[in-house]
Amino acid sequence: MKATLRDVAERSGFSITTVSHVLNDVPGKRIAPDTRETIRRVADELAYRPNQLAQGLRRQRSGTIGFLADSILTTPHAHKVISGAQDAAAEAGSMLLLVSTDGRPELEERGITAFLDRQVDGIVYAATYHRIVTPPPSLRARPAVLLDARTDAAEYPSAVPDEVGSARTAVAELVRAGHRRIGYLGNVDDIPATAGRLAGYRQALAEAGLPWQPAWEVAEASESTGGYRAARAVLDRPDRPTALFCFNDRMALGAYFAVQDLGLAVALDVSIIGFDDQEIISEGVHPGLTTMRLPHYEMGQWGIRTLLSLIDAPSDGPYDPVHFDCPLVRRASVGSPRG
Amino acid sequence: MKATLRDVAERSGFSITTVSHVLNDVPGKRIAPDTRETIRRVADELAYRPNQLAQGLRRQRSGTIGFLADSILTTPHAHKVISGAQDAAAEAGSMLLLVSTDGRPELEERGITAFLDRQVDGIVYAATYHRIVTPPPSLRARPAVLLDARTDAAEYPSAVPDEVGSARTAVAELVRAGHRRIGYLGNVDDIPATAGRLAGYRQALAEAGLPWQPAWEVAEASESTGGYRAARAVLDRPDRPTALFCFNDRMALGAYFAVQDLGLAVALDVSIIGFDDQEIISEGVHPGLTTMRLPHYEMGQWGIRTLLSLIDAPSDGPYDPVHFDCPLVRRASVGSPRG
DNA sequence: ATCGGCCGCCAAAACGTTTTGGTCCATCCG
DNA sequence: CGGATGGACCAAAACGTTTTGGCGGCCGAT
Repeated sequence: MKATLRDVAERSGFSITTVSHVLNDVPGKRIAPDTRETIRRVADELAYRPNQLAQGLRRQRSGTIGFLADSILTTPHAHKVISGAQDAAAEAGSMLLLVSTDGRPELEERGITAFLDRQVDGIVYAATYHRIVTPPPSLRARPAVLLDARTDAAEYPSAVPDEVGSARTAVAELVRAGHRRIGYLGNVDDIPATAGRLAGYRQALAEAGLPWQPAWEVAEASESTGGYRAARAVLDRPDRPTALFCFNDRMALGAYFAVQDLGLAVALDVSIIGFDDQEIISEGVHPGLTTMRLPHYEMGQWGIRTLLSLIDAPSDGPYDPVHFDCPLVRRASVGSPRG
Repeated sequence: MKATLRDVAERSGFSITTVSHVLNDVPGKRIAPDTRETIRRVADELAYRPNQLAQGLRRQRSGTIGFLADSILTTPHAHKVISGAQDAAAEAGSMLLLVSTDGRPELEERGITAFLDRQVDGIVYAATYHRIVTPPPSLRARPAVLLDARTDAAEYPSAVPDEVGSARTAVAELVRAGHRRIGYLGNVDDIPATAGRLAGYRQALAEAGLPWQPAWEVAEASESTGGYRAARAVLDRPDRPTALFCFNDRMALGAYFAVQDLGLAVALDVSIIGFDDQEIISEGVHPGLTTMRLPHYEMGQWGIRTLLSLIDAPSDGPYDPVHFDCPLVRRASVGSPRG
């Protein structure tokens, strides 16, 4: 069915060796230009494509990268990292073998051994949100990088969002719009983003010389209903803020409902900035939500690229986590304060 | 590094052949029980795992399935199909090679050839929403199935949601709650779901002996703002419906905003049912949205299973599309009509 | 004429399996 | 005692590549 190297060799009248040399452009081999020409033509005619299994077996390079995601289910924006990874892999002639563990840790080990059985060139270990992880030791068997995750030991290259910097640019945007009373609807999870975004909020306030009010800073469960409660807690006060920075878009969605329940209008009465840019919310909501976009696509690309260079030139760490900026996505939820 | 068959052979004192026979349990081979025992022990000690590249090369079965998704980006619920596929694949000792074309059709061909280069056992061609597709001819090179998609020629097995049946159960749920004036916020896209869900709506009305009002049936762009406009158009009327069935959750989200803008309350004044169960909306919204869940996970599973059986026993179609029911997910957006 | 060197090409081993077709040695039967 | 039977194992080919280490032939120099 599919043409093999032998087919090309027989049809062109040269040996398999020579055909291989020509098709791979092996340097330092002297082969007559005519021969090259012929072989290439025949290969073309037969639509020859090297069998990557055979190639991988011989070269010890399968052209395949294992992508282990702790979940592609839960957080809808996380597949952008896969997209970025895939594009970067395609650029280099590689492909992704995908395993999603969906929070079932026993699948991690199994996934990794399945990767190793298939002789992947390297492994991407991707979390769905910025986390400190302890990957199974089997991950050491091959070059690996961490995405949206890092270990304490810094034994793998890793990429994470710059939580505090991004929070600062969010708050700075509100300041720029003229707000002087800015609240923070924070979360209660024990994850790096929690402290990071809170710190960024405070720093931005301090930099702008704005007042800081403990009552404007409230922590709740990081989803819609939590956002609703948090927003009510802050907005029901007499000295209520004119702007809210929210831990994520889900909380921001809750804040929208709270604002409306109070008979107020988003942007006009209360400006809101979210985090994550989950388009289904940020574009679905009325008015559109200004938010910080997580650089997932870029992190995916970065992951594969550093992984590939690590494969070509192994090295031993430790590796400082690389911090990625989150760009501000302006929509319509930020206005100037009234009066 | 990794133990090979030869290592096991040498360490156990038997030939590679015998080791292979034992480890694969090839039927009809007479091998002394002691020998089996020894070989298995040694294989265990060395943590031997067969190299799938070599195995695939020899057996012409790579243990790998190509998954071509037209987009894992756009629709956030679509990765459940990947999850289902992956789980079914894992059950059978297979893995997924993933390519997402993200609406770039030139990637389809490239993806498929990359699959073929890697000798995938079969290919899943998955759309993000129920569509009629024309896959590139190269797809014929291997067994393939279509998910959330079908061709006119029915040349591949395919799975799609049962649009009209699901719409009927949605409307029936509203009828059961006591509603007699039920509106439909429809869409304007040229896709199978458009006609299907509309037809289901009308059928359900007819079955229940309820009045049908052209004015209660409005079509708009199938996202949040479209839903908002559609809901306003219907609810601003004096004979406004007490319940709305929406083409999808995004439109339902818009309907929520419309209801609130009118000073009404979802469930109390206007019951709402959506479609898709995009959790970020259906769980994020206040009150929680009752909606139809697309059976993506199940379709993914089905896809791999039928693909695998197709690989083992090739056959030639034509294949009627298999229709999957969408289960109703009850939350809090449906109440009984007032008074 | 002979030798060295270069040019153009190729045989064969290797990667790690599976599978075909044996071989060797007891034992059993007549 | 010869041949057949069967039990237990193995050598080697094959899958489709890459890569090492050649090997002939021609040319120029001696």
